[in-house]
Amino acid sequence: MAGPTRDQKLDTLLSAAAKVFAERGYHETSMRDLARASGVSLAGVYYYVQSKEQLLYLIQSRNFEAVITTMRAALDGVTDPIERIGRFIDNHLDYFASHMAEMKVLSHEAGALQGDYLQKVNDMKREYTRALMDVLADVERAHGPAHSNRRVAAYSLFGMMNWIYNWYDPLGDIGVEMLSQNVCHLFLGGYVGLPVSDAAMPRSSAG
Amino acid sequence: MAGPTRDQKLDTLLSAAAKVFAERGYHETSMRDLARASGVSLAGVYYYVQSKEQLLYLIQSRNFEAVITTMRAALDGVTDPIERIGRFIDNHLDYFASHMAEMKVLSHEAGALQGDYLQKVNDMKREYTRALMDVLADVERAHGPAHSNRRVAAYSLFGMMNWIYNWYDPLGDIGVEMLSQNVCHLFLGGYVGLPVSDAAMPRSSAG
DNA sequence: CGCGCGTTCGAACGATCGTTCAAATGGAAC
DNA sequence: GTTCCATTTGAACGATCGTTCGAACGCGCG
Repeated sequence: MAGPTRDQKLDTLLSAAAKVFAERGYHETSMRDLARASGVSLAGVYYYVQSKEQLLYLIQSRNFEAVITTMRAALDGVTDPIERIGRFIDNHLDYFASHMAEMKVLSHEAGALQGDYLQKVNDMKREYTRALMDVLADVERAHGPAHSNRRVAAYSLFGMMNWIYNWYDPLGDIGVEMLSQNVCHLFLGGYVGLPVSDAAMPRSSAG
Repeated sequence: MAGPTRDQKLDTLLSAAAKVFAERGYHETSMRDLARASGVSLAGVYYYVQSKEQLLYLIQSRNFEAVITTMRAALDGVTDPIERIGRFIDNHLDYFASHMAEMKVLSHEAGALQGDYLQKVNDMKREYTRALMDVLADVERAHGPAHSNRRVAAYSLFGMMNWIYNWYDPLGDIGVEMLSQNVCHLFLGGYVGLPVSDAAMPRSSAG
């Protein structure tokens, strides 16, 4: 019968805020909007949070932390580089699809933080990017030089995965499993899956 | 000796506004910021533009129009589906890299417009997406069923290409040609370029 | 010079923003 | 019943927002 604890109420606030931020955007959303969405008064919000920016920071850092943690667990013990990539993609899309609002806020409001908040989130970003780059290096060690610059490949994969908040509906006719499978195949084997002759590439045919 | 015409001054204003919007974000930027950046008074901005939202709309629609126009020209007369894809990617990244600020505003501030402005930009988005989907259909007709759902593939490609405003520096050590080549190879042939056994995919190995 | 007109400006409008604070509330402990 | 403390609130603060408007400017033309 015990009422919700303080941390639980903060979580509720963060969850409601993530939804509103995802819909309206961080800067378009007022603290009064958040108060209305979470069912407390305007001043009540400030009992749980020091500022609007800290609220955004908590949404971003907590979810990023969770993504990194589950990613490390998903890769733990897996030695095959190709499967490690698959696990990385799978973990990212799984978490994204089941936390759409929070992950849209993390992806789309990256530039809204400043100072220490920004630096801490950027540190996580560096750590996460480094993890992917390391896996890509493993792949190249096992399968020889890749078809693409490693940095371009890494950021292209992040682009594929993070862009989904612009179009993907977890409740639509494309399940998360299918989405993850498709992105894995796309990144690893490409769309056509056949060796692409350099002569067909526009840059070389135009030069 | 003739001074700049009215349209030229509007272009200058739009260009300055795109830079500020790209750096600070649309909603964080005030009309006073734009006035300062374009060297006119606050009221002077309203002589060329009816509202802040129309200013954003003009940036988005003009550049989207340009991308679509150059895309149609780049694909004109090219019959090989693979090369059509290459041209599509090449055109997109070329324009993106040479209009970074404007294209970041187009990609990142998609949800900032409302009403008629939003609808018109969404119409262009539908047209552009349709063009890519048609090319993908051609590819599948020529090379058989693809490795990935067509819609997932299309939006993944858009994700790869539009995400670059988060990391790519046109003046860095990765040239636009290399970027375009890499994205082409990634999308068409994948990162490793080898046939990926389904057993290595996490979804099927975990089930 | 003076008239007209496209252009620019300073000043102000009401609205809304993030944040603060003293006061009110409510239930557990004595 | 009274004290205590965590929680919640209404009201207000100064700042900044997008937008408007009448006046001033600059310059070619009579």
